[in-house]
Amino acid sequence: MDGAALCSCPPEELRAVFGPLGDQLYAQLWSLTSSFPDELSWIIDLLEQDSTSFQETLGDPGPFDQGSPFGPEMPEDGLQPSPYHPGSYGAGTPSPGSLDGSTGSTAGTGASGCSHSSDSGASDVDLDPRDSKLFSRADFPDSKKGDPKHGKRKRGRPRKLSRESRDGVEGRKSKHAPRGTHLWEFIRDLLLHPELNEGLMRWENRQEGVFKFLRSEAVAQLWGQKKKNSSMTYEKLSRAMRYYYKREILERVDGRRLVYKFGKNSSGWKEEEAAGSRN
DNA sequence: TTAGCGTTTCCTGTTT
DNA sequence: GAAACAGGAAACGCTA
Repeated sequence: MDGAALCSCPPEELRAVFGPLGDQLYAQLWSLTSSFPDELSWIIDLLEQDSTSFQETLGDPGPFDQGSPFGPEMPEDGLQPSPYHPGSYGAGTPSPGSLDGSTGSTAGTGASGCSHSSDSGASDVDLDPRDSKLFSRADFPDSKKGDPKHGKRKRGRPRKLSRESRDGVEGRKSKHAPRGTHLWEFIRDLLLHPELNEGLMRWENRQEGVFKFLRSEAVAQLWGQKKKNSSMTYEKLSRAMRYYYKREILERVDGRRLVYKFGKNSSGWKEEEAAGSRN
C-alpha cells in the first residue's frame, strides 16, 4: 500500500488493518493531509459515503468514537475545514439519504479495498473546486430574478439548454442524485449528526420532531452541493419542504419562522428509531 | 418510450 | 422594507 492509498483509506479500513492504532493513524494522516480542496466536500462525501457504507457495514459496531469534527464554533461566513474523520458517523446511524426502510437487508460486510473512489454512478464526488466555494455568494450566479429589462418573465422553470449545448457550456454533468437522497432525509441526517451540522440547524423538540434552521442559506447551499446545484437557495429549498406538507412528511409549524416539524410519513428521526438502527 | 416522482425554478401575494 | 412563508405553474432528470 503506498502513501496515497493509505491516505485514502477510511478509518474502518485502517482499524481493520492496524487495530486500535488505526484510529490514531487516521487522525494523524488527516492532520497531515487536511488541505481538503473544498470546505464542504467532506460532508458531502460523508453523506454519500455513508449512504452506501452504512448498508455494507450493518451489524458492525459503528466507528462512533471520534470527536466532533466541527469544533464548537464556525465562522459566520462558512464552514471551516475541520479535523473531520470520515466514517465517524458512518455505521450504526440512519443512513443519510438512503433509509426509506430499505437499509437493512443487504448485509455484506463491504469494505472492499481502500478506494472509496467514485463508484456511485457518475462520481458524486467530482465537485469542481470552483463550484464548491460555499457561502461565497460570488460563486453562485444570482439566478433569482430575471432580467428586469426584459419585462415579464414566463412562469415556471425555464427550459434548460439541450444536452449538447449544455455540455459545451458546463462540461460533463453527473447524473441526478440516486433515489434515497431526498431532501427530508438529508435534513433529518443533518439533525441526527449535530457534530456535522453544528450551527446549521438544531432540534427544537426532538420528541416532537420539531427543528429549526439556524443558517438557512448555508443548509440550502449544502443541499445544493449535494445535488450539484450551485444555485440552490433557501427559498427553493423551502419550496420543496412545503411540498412535504401535503404528503405529511412535514407538518406546519405556524407562527415560527424557519421552524419545521417532521410528519407521520417521515421516519428515522425519532430517538428510538435512530437508536434501533444502530443495533 | 413513457408515466410518475421528487424536486427545481420562478412567480405573486401574504405575513412577520 | 426585508425576510420568510405559501402555493401555483411548469420544467427537469431520474427510476420503474
